[in-house]
Amino acid sequence: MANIQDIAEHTGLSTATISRYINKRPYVSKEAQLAIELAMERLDYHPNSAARSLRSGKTRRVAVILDKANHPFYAELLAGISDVAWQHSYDVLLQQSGAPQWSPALVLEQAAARSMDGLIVAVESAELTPLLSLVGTVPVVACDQAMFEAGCPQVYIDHYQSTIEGLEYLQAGGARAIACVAEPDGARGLYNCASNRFRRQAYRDFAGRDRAPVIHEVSVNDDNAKTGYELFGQLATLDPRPDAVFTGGDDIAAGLLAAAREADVAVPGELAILGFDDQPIAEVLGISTIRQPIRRMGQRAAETLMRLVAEGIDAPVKRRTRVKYHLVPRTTTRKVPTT
Amino acid sequence: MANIQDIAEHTGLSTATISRYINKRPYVSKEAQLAIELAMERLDYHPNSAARSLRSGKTRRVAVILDKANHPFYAELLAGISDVAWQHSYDVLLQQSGAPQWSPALVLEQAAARSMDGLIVAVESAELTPLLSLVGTVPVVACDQAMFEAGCPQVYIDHYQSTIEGLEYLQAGGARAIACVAEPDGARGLYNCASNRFRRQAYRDFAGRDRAPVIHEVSVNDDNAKTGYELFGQLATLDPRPDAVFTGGDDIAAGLLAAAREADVAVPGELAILGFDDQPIAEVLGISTIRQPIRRMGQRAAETLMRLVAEGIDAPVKRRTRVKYHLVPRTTTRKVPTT
DNA sequence: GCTTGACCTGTAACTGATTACAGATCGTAC
DNA sequence: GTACGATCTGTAATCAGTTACAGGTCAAGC
Repeated sequence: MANIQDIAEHTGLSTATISRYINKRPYVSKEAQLAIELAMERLDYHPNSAARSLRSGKTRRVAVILDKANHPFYAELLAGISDVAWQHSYDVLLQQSGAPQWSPALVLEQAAARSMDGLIVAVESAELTPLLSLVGTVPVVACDQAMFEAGCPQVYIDHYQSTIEGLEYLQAGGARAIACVAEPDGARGLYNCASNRFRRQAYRDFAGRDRAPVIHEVSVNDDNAKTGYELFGQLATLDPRPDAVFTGGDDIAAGLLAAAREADVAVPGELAILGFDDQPIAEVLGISTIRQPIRRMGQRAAETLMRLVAEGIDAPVKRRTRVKYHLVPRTTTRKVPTT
Repeated sequence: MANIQDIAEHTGLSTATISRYINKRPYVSKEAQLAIELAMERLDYHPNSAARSLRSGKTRRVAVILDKANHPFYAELLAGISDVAWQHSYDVLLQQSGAPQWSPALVLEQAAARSMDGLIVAVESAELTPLLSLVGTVPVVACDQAMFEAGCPQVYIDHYQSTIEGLEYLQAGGARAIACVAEPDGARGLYNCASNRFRRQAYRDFAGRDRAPVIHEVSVNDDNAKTGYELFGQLATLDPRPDAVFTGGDDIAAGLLAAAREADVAVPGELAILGFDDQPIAEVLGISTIRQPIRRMGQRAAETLMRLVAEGIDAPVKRRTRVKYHLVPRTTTRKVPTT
């Protein structure tokens, strides 16, 4: 592997001049430029990235921590983040907090070791409290109300309001008992699982309203179509039996819908189903849902992070970027009489 | 930021001893160990990763290039790769070749700059020829028949055989005209889009058989549920009208199924649908499909790469890891009379 | 008493790039 | 003629680790 020294020798110039050329700094003569260009070509020279980051203290790398890359929500978010990072010539380091032995300590270690210039956190199901110590030290941006109280810039939709709106919509459609999907209580930390927490709060506040439908909170362990399919069985055990489900995810909605069809339960007649996210599957199956611009959320988060990285951790970036959601009525919910 | 020098001073030892301790090398006395441990704690010391990789030439990082992180196949593959990389304390650098301005030159640059120790390529829709120069220089593992002719270790299922088997199965179920989804011809390179190429070959060879059903090759631009939904319209334009579809993907199958239902076309009676991958949605919707152990493919690829990285590029690893696929009959294909 | 080897530690060179500083040249202005 | 600034280049320190090598201590073995 050729290094800058080799280029210096080959051209008869010094490493300083080569470096100036590489970094597009002024004061390199035309002849020098040509000679360097030629030598770089000939020796197939490429500046060593470790050496550069050692000297400069910058890595041109950002880490993304998400629950699991194979969940459509996170996959889409990741795609958005990657879009923007790419535009800024930054690399994306991926970590799955859902991995068996993942621990926040790893991230702290990496941050301290300067393996990355910044961090995007989009985690729902892991203990993140240790990461709070990073906020204020390293550029951190959180997605989707993870670490919501931490004070780092946040890109999210309002899960409380969107849930309330979804429930109101189901009620307006005539629902008398709504099953609301939540994640099980567990040994969870203070700052994680925020969207679940906000939703739960919404369930309860909504249940406390005058003439509110019955609200059942139903726990599920995972978040995919199979979960939804299995959820259908649980519904029968609830009293009064739900005539609507707030699934919190399109995959669950899709599974539930399939199970309902198999069981000859009319949707939305006997059972209204409301998804969340508006993934392609929702459109195709005609699932009513609440649309979240996930990819854009990822992009926004990355844009914010890029600013923090470029302008310093105290750059005046938007602390809270609330992204809009939209209720998308389709065929799995009952028509709401227009007033 | 504390550095190794600070620890040396704080403990009265030399940097060499500190380094030995950090790297768990022998010949560090108990007292020294305790002192170092204490000092590291007190000064919140973490070895700088750039300096380490500069000196050692290793980055503990591998790059993954895939079309788009938000496609279920790639997302799952990525999750599998990430699993294994994590176990080996390696980081995963993500690149989406589907990004607007992505180019293989970027990868070459990174490889030359030693930003990573190795590379996993899982790309269907981008020109990869330039990457061939890496094979033999940097550890490279390819997934799913990308760069199939390149000679780097490969983890894949046999798309030719699986396609043939799928078509035979549809034929056995009575299909007389099969629509086969393919990607459009375009300005594509020699080594990419391999699975599509193998499938195409299978379509043609199958069509050439005695008493074969009519085979229509249908081009689609994308690979999601919506694509499948729209595909349904195309079917009517084909003559003879297909009574079976080899979709090549569960998402497409799901969309197609939804469209067929809406149009009151009986599945599988009037139209048999065969998916590919066996994603959760396929199980839930009862879509017959060909199962691919995607996550395991990712894991295998990463394991192979880890060996190449650890043992050197000429390590005797399996060149071709063919992973098994399984036809999973469900409700969208016609029963095959057992002989 | 001497050799041997295990154990422990430090010195200093080295990885590859960046950059502050200084020195050189040249043209222009006064 | 000289003062000035712009342009170009090189020297050497620096970033934060790793490691070859040498040197020291100490106990065991002969």
